[in-house]
Amino acid sequence: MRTTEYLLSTLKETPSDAEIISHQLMLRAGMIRKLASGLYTWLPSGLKVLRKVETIVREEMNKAGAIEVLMPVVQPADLWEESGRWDKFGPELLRIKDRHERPFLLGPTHEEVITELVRKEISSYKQLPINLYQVQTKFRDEVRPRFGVMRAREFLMKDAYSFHLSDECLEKTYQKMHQAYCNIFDRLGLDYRPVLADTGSIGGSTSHEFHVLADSGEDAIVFSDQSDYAANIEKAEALAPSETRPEPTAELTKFATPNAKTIADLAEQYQVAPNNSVKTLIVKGVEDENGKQGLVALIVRGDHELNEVKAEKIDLVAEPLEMASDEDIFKTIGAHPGSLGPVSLSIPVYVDRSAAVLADFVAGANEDGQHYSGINWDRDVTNYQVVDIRNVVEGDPSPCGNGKLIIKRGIEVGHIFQLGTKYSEAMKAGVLTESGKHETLTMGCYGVGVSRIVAAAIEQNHDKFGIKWPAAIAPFELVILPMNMHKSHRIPDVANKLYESAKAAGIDVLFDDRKERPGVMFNDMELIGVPNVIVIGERNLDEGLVEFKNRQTGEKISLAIDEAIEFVKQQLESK
RNA sequence: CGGUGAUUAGCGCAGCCUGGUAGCGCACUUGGUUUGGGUCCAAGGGGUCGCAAGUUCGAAUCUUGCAUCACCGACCA
Repeated sequence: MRTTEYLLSTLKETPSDAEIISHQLMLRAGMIRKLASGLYTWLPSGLKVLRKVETIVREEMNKAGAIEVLMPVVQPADLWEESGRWDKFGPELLRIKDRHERPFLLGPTHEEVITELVRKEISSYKQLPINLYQVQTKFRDEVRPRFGVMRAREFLMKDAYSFHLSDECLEKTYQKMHQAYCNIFDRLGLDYRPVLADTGSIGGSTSHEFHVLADSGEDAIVFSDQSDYAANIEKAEALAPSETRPEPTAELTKFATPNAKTIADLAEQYQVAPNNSVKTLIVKGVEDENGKQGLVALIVRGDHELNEVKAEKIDLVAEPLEMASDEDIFKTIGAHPGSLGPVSLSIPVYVDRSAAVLADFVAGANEDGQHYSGINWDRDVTNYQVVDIRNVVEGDPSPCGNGKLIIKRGIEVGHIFQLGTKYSEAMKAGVLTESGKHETLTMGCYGVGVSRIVAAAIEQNHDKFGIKWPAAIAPFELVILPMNMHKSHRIPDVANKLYESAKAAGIDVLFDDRKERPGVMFNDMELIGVPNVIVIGERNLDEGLVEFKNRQTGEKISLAIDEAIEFVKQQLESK
């Protein structure tokens, strides 16, 4: 490809609304342009990268025995009513109506459609197991799209769904997919980790996420420093403290705290140690048989944070988790947030394991502007249950029993689930077994965020000049940079010759034939991140040489003109 | 969904307070200059000032409504 016949669209200035580095570089390198919030057009060089990622994903899926299909983006609502997700999904499900006023939706995922397909097409145990996948555009009406294609509303995803008669068979495919995902991220050249995960709104039992490690990641993932335990913080269990609760030594004492609304205020104004106080969070409870929604108190130590995913799993807590309004809290408890505590609460109380071993601690008195000190469980608070509802913090013991936890940030680029029969049961997908009995299928599902990988790869591979693409997904493998081509006859001759032989050698080559100053060309190519550069200048031509430069290492060497392309070819193949 | 802020040329911004010819830098076009790391000079094109209504002789500027976008928050006890 010649630059003069291509759409490069690089920008010198950084658009002001791009926050993270990958978003800035994707805009500056002319890979994407925003159409509306969370919606992006892929320009030629961005699309090339996207396609290369897609190709690797496809190859590894095929290699693992999955079969490609393509399902519609628009899906009829009745399928989602059948699975129960029409009501359960929140506003991020974009619902639309056709001209006949029939309800449809833009697919955020395709469990319903694939289950509908399989229940019609698969009727015998002989056809199982089967693993079907597609690479398709998804739409999720995100509350807050941000970070460019990292959290866009429309995005490209590879999703696979497998169907089985037994959990053992599902487990086998699950392991195969786990391996396929490792292969994908290895080939992409990314620093990633598979971690234990919560199954979230998709449902199911066993689940792993694949995270690309990056400080800008939106997820916290925890590792053991002594074993290979790794989990999303949502999932990581906070073990019960090993020490037993000390005996009470202090009297329950009320004290006035007119200006203390937070744990930080208490610490500052009254010298209360955060780890010897508790926070009382009030959330909405499930509806009782009369449809009345009560409140539930969740208590964590003052220096800890509530883990919403864990809290949501408590039977009496409404799903999705929602904090109670100040108004409702006051009506029920008689005090406002900032002065709440476990003493004499009339609603169900759940206490985190770490908060449950405190003695003589401080909390709100359920009376505005008042706190208690010297609170003790069982003596002052009797009706409560001890549960794990907090986020682990760095240094906590690892749930696996070995080592302490470290916390890093990650970008979720893959997620695999053992779904079980959640969808197949609701939608009646089954087959006849060898003995002629009808059996419900068990399912797995496996997703890769294709467009997000492009952004994640940049987060991990860039410098002050621009993107440093891993060779496997660079928009071009090689760029030929002739210096001041229009000033000489020799330079265009050599440049054209090298360009033609690179093409003939099957190299994905860009020929920068613009009449630009050398600085402009160098800067553009470094910004775009082409990994291999051949510079042709008068200086070297006298000796029959051209210069080769590696974008990753910055290393420069001189090559004989006739050997240059062969050398690049070897470089590419050695990776 | 709540708070804050923004919306003026393709991009980044000034002008608004105090109403009266719409500006700057980059990018783009043309000519010249320069030529191994974003040269320099000159000329030029490009705007319903987000939309709608109002006040006024006159609105980018004042008022009201709407829309879009962004940031922060949604873990606050």
